[in-house]
Amino acid sequence: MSGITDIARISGFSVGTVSRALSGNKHVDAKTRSIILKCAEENNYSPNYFAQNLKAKKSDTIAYLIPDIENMIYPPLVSVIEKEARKLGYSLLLCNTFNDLELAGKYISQFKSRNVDGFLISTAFDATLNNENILSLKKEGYPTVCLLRHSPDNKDSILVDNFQGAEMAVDYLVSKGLKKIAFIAGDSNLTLYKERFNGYISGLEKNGISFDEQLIWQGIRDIERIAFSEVKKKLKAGYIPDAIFGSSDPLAIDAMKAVFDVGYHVPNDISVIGFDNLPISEMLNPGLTTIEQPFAKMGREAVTRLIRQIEDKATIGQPNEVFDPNIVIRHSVK
Amino acid sequence: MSGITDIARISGFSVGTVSRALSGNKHVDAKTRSIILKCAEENNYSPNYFAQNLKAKKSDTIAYLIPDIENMIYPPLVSVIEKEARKLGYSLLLCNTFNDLELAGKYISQFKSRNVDGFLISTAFDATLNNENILSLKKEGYPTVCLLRHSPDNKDSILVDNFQGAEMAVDYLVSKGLKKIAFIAGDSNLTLYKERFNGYISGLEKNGISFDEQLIWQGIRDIERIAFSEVKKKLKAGYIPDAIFGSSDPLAIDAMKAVFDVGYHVPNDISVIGFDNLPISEMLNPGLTTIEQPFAKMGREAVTRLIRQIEDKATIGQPNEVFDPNIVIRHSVK
DNA sequence: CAGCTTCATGGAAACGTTTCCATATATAGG
DNA sequence: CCTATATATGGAAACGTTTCCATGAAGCTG
Repeated sequence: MSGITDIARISGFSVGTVSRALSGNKHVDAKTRSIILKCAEENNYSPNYFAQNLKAKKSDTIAYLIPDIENMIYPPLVSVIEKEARKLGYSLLLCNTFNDLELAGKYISQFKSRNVDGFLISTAFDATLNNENILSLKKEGYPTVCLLRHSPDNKDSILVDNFQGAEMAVDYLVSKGLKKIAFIAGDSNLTLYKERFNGYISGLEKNGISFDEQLIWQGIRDIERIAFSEVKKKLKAGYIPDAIFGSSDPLAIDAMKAVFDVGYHVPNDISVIGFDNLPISEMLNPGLTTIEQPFAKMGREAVTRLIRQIEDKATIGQPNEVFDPNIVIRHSVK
Repeated sequence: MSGITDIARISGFSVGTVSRALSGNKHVDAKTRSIILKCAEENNYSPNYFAQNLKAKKSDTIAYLIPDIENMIYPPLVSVIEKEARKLGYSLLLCNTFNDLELAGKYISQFKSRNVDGFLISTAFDATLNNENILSLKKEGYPTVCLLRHSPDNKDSILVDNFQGAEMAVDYLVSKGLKKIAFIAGDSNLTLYKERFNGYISGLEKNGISFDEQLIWQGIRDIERIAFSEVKKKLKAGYIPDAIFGSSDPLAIDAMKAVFDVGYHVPNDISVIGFDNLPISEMLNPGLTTIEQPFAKMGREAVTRLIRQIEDKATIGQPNEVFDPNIVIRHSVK
């Protein structure tokens, strides 16, 4: 593994010329170039990324902040994002914040030191939360796009229409004759869960069903599997709905398990519907009927947009982009 | 965001002194230090990671190569590894090779340019596969540890006892009176799957059950969900075993789904057992009985060992460490 | 063929740190 | 109080690139 000075010494040309030859600069004789390239090849030349970056102040790297890679939503997202970023010439620095705002802040300043070119954020960056470190990112004009989560300034976010999706779920349930619909709420600090909740309420109203507070169950998943024990508790306490609407697939999966555990059957006794359409949801038994988020499209759009911001700062601050959800029907609803 | 020269200018001290104050070097007056620290604080000092690294030739970063983050085995591993690495002062650079050896090679040389201090490998680095780029890593004496996968030189790997685990699964099935045991094989290029297969065979022999080639089903999962269609096909063709042993949890999950899909019941008609104990396996219905790999312990050990290698090159080349599996019994076996 | 332009090359500055060396000042020992 | 030692600080080199500037050679134009 040799550096540019080694190649210069071995080939007999100056460092400057070697650098030009290697970088494809046109002011170098074809013959010289081929000698240098051959020499670099033979001596296993490997450019020092840090020296390059020190000059260029650009790392060709973007960071993706997620709360928890063990949350099943993220792996498919990480996967498309990495693929797309690489296609566009960028590497991906992934980081798990474990839902810890302080840790996220640390990561962010570390990444700034590392000249990360832009941030993709699916964590704790929501109008309702405030993290100095994260907010400063936008203030400083750093290229930043939020994915799934809402940006405080309501710009540069890639979202699904959570409201519409939740309404669709309720509509579908009602169309199957299911009227007593329990709702498993996610973290109410997050706009996306609020929107799903509002969509649920609106769906109920639209269909002339009166809202019953007893049917709103808590299900923040990251802090233990609350949905699982919560649903069991409610069922055992005699609240038996026609259907359960989990405001995310993981929540719905937990609910389904709970329903079976207390001895009811899905969908014969209780139907279950989710929101996300994760890869695993198809492999469950019964397959989970759910509202699909177009993860692949959203992920690709997010990195495309971030990189556009990086390469043209003027594009920072454009309106959110909201994708349409759609329902995928399997067998968890009667 | 200011650099060290800004702090020097503002505080009135020289760059050298500022650097010493910031790095905790003792040859600096307490008063001077406090002035400088305060100044750095106020001016939002952020060290340039590239300049630091250019000098130090150390990045405090390790890379973790995995085949596919969407494979449900990896998220829990990535999670512990990142946590442990951070605890020890290192950041994690994650990369998905998408089972592409060439891509893995590209990543590796990119990471070398970036002075990554060591490599943690769970991908295509197996005695039976040969990738120039990956093999050269070991030849060059780069700190490297393999996790789950076998290193070609049979050193520096963190493994479970796959053979013993598979035997345990067969023993357990037989103890429940199940004798006609189908085996869903994983990628036979990988030593770990060969070992599990051998354990299955040995378990059969030990229990006096004759081996039936018709009961070996193919299940490489990464290339589409082969296990799912394969199991359906076999079942429909009339091969009805007492039990199916998926040589990984994802394979077992696919098998379970297939069993239900063709109209049989797990475990009443056909029992299913897996190998891994993924977080999702517990949430299935029925809960999957499976052989547990101690992922958390293994992940921690892998990074501990890698970092030991980085900090003391003499520790490179120590024998593999093999962890004991254990069975976790849920409800997918009669 | 003189005067331009174009092109190939070498040399050196610059990027932001850390660290070594030299110097200046303070402290201690006799 | 003088010398020897310890401590604090500034200045400069070094890390491996890229890029700018200067120089010289070669090719073109009239």
